[in-house]
Amino acid sequence: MMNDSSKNSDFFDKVYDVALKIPYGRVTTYGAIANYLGSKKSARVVGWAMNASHLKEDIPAHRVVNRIGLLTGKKHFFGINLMKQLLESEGVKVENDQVLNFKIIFWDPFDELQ
DNA sequence: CCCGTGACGGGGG
DNA sequence: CCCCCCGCCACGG
Repeated sequence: MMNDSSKNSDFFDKVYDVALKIPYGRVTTYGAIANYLGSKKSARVVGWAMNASHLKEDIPAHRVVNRIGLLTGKKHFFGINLMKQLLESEGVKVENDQVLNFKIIFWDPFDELQ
């Protein structure tokens, strides 16, 4: 299972695996995913993985925001408003790029999964 | 191989 | 509260 052919793609797949578990109507952060995967300081790489997630399907990248609930990745969606649209379509209120009630709907894989 | 860049986050001033 | 710098790591030029 650990051939040298499996390198960073492993980490990317793990990121996608966690992202797929984010419940509908909830959000998590790049750092929280990185922390859950054992490398808290690799939050940027999680962002990189999200950037590449458009190649995959059904990866709810819109449910991943930054540590304070800001939609920092919205520019990478097709429409500048798509990320917000997707979130609001599942009941997540967004105002001025900020997820409202962020601490309430924040889903931390470190707590909820294990 | 070095360097700039980035969907991050924490710490310091 | 704001701004800046640093550590992290993958990638492209």
